[in-house]
Amino acid sequence: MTRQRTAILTALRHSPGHYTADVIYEMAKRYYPTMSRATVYNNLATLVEEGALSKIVGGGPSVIYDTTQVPHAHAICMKCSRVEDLFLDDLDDAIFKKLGVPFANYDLTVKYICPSCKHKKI
Amino acid sequence: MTRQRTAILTALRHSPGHYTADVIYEMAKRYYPTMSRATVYNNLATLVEEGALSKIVGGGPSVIYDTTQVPHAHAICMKCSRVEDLFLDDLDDAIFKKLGVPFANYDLTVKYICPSCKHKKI
DNA sequence: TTCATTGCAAAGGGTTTGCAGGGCG
DNA sequence: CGCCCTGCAAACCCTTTGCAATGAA
Repeated sequence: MTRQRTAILTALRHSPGHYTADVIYEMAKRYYPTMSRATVYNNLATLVEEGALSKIVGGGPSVIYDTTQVPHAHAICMKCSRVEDLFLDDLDDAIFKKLGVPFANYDLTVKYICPSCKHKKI
Repeated sequence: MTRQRTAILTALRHSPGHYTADVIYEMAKRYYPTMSRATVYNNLATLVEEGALSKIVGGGPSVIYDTTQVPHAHAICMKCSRVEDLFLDDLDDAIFKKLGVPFANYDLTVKYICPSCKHKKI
C-alpha cells in the first residue's frame, strides 16, 4: 500500500464513475502530483485483478474503468461514449446454465444511442 | 466487389470460426497473394458494418472476428484464448426491458477456464 | 469515365516494459 | 534487510492513415 496507490484509491472513491486510464491518471495527480503513468497502469491492473474495478473494452480506443463493485452490464452510447450501468437479473445463472462450468466474470456491453444524443440528432 | 474482397470472403467461408485480423490476412493471402494488411482491415470493417462479421474485443491485445451470423455471446478461455459460442435465450428482451430504448447490438464475453485447460492445469 | 478500393510504408496512440533507485513492512 | 513498487522514457504492437495508382461498374 504505497502513497501512489492511496492517491488513486482516494481519487476514485471521491468521484465514482467510468473513466479512462488517462483520466484516472489526471485525477490521481491531484493527490500525488509526481505520479507516473506507468504506476497508474500498474495499479489499475492490480485493482482489476482484485475485483475492485472492472474494465470496459470496446468503447472506443482506450479501456474504461468502472468503479462499481457489483457485477453488471454496461450500455455505451455510440455518439458520446458515455457509459450507463445496467443491472440484469439472472444473467449469471443463465450463463452458467449454458456454459456448464464456472466462469471468472463477464463483460456485457450494449451499444446504443442514448436518449440525449438521439434527441440532439447530432 | 473486388478480387481482394472475394478472397477474404472465400477464405472465411472455407473455414468459419474466430480469427484475428492477422490470421485472416494470412488466410486470404492464399487466395490472393499480393493482398495488403490495410485492405484486410478495410474489408473487415466493412463486413462488420454490414453485419456479416462480429468483433470480439477484450480477448487479448487484438480484435477477434467471428463469422457466426446469429447474435450470440462468447466465452473466451483465459489460458488458451480459444473462443466458444454461447447462445443465450431472451437476452435481447432482457436488455431492452432494462434499457428502455432500442439498441444496436451487444457484446457479451464471458471469461473462464475451458475444460481442456482446467484439466491440463497449465 | 468515374470514383471507390488497393497497396505501401509510415504514423498513430494507448499500453507495456527495462532498469535503476526508493520505500514499505 | 529484502523485495516489491515507482518513475522515466523508450519500445511495442495492432491498427489507421495519406496518397498515388489501380480497376470495378
